[in-house]
Amino acid sequence: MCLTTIRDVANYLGVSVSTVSRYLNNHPDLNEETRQKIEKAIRELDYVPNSAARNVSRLSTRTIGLTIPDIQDSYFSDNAYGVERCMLENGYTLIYGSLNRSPKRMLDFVQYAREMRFDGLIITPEEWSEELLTLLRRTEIPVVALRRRPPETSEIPYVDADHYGGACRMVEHLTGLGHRSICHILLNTDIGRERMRGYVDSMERCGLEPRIISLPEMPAHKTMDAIAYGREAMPELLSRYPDTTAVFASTDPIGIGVMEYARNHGICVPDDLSVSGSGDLEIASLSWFEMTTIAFERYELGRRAAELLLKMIRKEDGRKESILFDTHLVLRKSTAHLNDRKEKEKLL
Amino acid sequence: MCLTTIRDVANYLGVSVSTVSRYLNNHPDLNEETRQKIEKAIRELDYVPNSAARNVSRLSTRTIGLTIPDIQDSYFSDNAYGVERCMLENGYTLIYGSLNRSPKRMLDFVQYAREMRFDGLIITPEEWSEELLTLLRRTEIPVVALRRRPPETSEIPYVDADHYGGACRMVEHLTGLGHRSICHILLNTDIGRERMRGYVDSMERCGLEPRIISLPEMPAHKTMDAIAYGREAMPELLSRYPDTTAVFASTDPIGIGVMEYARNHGICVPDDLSVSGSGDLEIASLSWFEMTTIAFERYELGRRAAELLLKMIRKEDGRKESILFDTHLVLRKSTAHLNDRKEKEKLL
DNA sequence: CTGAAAGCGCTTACAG
DNA sequence: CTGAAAGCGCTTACAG
Repeated sequence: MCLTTIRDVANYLGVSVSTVSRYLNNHPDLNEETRQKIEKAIRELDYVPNSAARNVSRLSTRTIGLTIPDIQDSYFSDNAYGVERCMLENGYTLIYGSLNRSPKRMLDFVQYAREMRFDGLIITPEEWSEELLTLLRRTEIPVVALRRRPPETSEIPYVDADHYGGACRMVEHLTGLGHRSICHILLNTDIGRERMRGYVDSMERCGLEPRIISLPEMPAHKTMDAIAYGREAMPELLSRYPDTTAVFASTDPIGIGVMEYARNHGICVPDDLSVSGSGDLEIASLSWFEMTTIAFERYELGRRAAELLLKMIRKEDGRKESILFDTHLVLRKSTAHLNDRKEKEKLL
Repeated sequence: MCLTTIRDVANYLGVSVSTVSRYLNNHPDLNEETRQKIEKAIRELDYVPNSAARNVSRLSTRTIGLTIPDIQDSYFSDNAYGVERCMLENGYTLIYGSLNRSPKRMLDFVQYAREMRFDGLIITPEEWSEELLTLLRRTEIPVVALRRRPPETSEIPYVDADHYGGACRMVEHLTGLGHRSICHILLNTDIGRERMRGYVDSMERCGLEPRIISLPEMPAHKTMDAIAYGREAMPELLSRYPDTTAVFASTDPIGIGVMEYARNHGICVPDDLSVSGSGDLEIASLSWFEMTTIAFERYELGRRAAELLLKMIRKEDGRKESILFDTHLVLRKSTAHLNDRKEKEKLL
């Protein structure tokens, strides 16, 4: 396993190691003829530069790390793709760290990034523990949070969608359709609570009573869990608020769970019940669901996070401001005007 | 950005660099008292060992690379998780390379792995181009193919599911239900063709005529594309083989596309038409689909690939044999006995 | 445009 | 159990 080194290439050609190194680094001071000789020799000897060795000598590794909340969850993939494209375009290598929702893994990855001397880090911690914040504070590597919002004291900038505003939009949409008994199924995470805030504020602004259902014991991260969560939330929802005419679910899969319950119980969507979600997952667009939802540019979100990080690495202007992405409503068939039948029933 | 080095730690304590290095490498020859002093100093100085520097001095990086066919595709995630768990347990770091179905990216990642001096590589190339094969032949790093089968001449071992056998099982299942007009929708990839072989052989064994539909122009990798592929295949399928009573789709999403077509055209599944897929994706289990499909242990598949690679790295016994995973049938509601009504129609 | 030399931060025999 | 020294494969001023 003793590979060809830069010295072998130099000896082979009778030039100095420095000269070959110049070739490797695209140094302008290099005779065209020499360049070609070296190129040929490298091909002939099948020389592969040793990255580790380069990195000890250089200041930068031109590598950045990106954590993935859960590799089993496709939701994050568009974000990741945006980051990846931007990093590639700028000559950086992207290293993924799979978290699988484990806080310990997050800590490990940050430590790994420090040992590897990554140039930057884009992270998606499930929670902002004291331990993580301390570690991050000690970390000399620029850090950006993606789709997670750090405590304000941390000085870590973030890039996220405006979930609050999105939820407001959804409530406006539903009230615009005439609904007044609108129930929200909460996902108890930072993002979920942000949506809930938007829902509550918006409802109150309309003079409506917020109605929130939550099953704190049930997992709702993975798609199938979330669908089950939505399905299981329905009995409680209907018993506590039997006059509900619209359900705004915190995520699309939860909304699909609601639809599943409806289907199993002869409740017609959207005639009897309007159902909406948030996130605009592919699955929500299937013709079986046609779910109205809240969307934002996931790819762009990732790209902006990457751009922000690059700015920080290059130390361009001091201000590292967080970015909040605007959301928009995706209108589909799962929400509809409060129909007269329902209206009359309520009056009885 | 001048970080603490091993020398700083040594100077701080008045010991030699070698001693600190021994601590870092858990060397047995180290006074317990010294060990504790060093531990304390490292914490106080917040010393983070430089991986790149360690790797130049050592022979091994204890890092292995795993390619991901498409980060937007959740299908592969269970495999990846199996690999990850095994590598973690064995003290290896796993680096993901996202391919996004690009052959160029595959080439780049292998080159990257060589430059980084990874200890091993698990790859999932979309195609085995001459260029890739040549590169791989030159690569000194042990390589295992996961869910892809290299040409036999390449000597690269692989770990894959027995798609051929799985397809046979499915045909047996359908014929067992009385179906004789069974159509297959082909996905034109290595895996898809393997399934088709099983279908064809199995049909012929039963004295039945194989009926294959394929839309070579249409993409069918990503979930939504595959669903559209299945949907679009139906008109041709029904016009060429109007007496079809069962459709065996190459993948679950294609099967869902078939179901979508059926739903839009008043064809009742499974009463009028049995539909089955392959892969056992989560989505196939939703109560809207309840699709009969072929499954295999995806997590285990990844784990076994990792174990095989580890063996190769450790040079345990010479033989590096490929592994073919057994599949099993997942019976759900989308396939049913050929009913009498259909039978009678056929006789007319 | 090119080379000799020092240095990057670590590990690893070799002495003691 | 510990230290001094050589070496890992590269880069980067410094000369010329």
